[in-house]
Amino acid sequence: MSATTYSISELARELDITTRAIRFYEEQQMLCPERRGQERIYTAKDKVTLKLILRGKRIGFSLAECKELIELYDPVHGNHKQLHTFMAKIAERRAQLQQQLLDIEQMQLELDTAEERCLAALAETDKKQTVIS
Amino acid sequence: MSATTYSISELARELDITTRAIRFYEEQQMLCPERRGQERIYTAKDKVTLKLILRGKRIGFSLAECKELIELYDPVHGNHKQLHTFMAKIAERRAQLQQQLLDIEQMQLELDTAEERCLAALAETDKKQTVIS
DNA sequence: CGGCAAGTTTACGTTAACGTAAAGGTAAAC
DNA sequence: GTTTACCTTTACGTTAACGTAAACTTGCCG
Repeated sequence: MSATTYSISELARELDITTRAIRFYEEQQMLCPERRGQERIYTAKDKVTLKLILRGKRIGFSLAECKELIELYDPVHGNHKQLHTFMAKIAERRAQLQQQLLDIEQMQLELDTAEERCLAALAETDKKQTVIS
Repeated sequence: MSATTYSISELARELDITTRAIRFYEEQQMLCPERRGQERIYTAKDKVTLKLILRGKRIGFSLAECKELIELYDPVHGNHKQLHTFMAKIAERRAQLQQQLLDIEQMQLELDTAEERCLAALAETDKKQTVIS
């Protein structure tokens, strides 16, 4: 059962973030790696957590929001009321993601028209070039 | 041709942001409303720009990035090289949006499993409740 | 033994995106 | 004619998410 572990700089390299960031996430209680003396030892689970954080950030979640997501992912330990709170948060997140999907769709459409305008403008300058040459 | 215009607080109410934010966006050169004396007068185009900003923010773009998007949306005035730069930026954005779609998909899956775990835990506590009662 | 590479803590610095007064101008309403 | 409801500018304050520097320990290499 000797699981694979990572040092902080290994994780940093692999996930392309700084060690400072990793320590910061720990400071924010999003991680809690084991220690060998002073040294932090990270497990595969820690890596998953970090990936969750990074993915959350990519879609514009704050670290506080990412932390909530991590808590959702954690083994459920709460009572009845806690669970309902969690479910509500999940529903909230779902709605937010739906909105983001719509927003991204719209953005893509706008990029389409922006690109078209660019292409049209290029065609124009090309025409002039042809006439000149 | 008397177009509909808006005061700053009208826009603020309608878009659910503060007037401070709107002025800030202008300070960042993302807006440039006409004036009647000191007063800012906003047009429909300004409103579109603001909506673009808000949508950008919802999917986690920085204001700087939103500004770029607005410039993409602007009437193309640049030269050949400018246009290619724009096209490159558009491609970049597209890639970013694609990544976000993947991220959101993953998030949704994780919310699924999180919800399942919640439901399972609820079922457990319900069972205990039934036994007790 | 000297030195470097990688780890640690502590602490101040920085940028973005506004919030929050303060101090005042204008115009309609009472 | 003054209160009310807007609008304005100027400017300092705030939070998030790290960056960066200093000062120190630990283990291995030549």
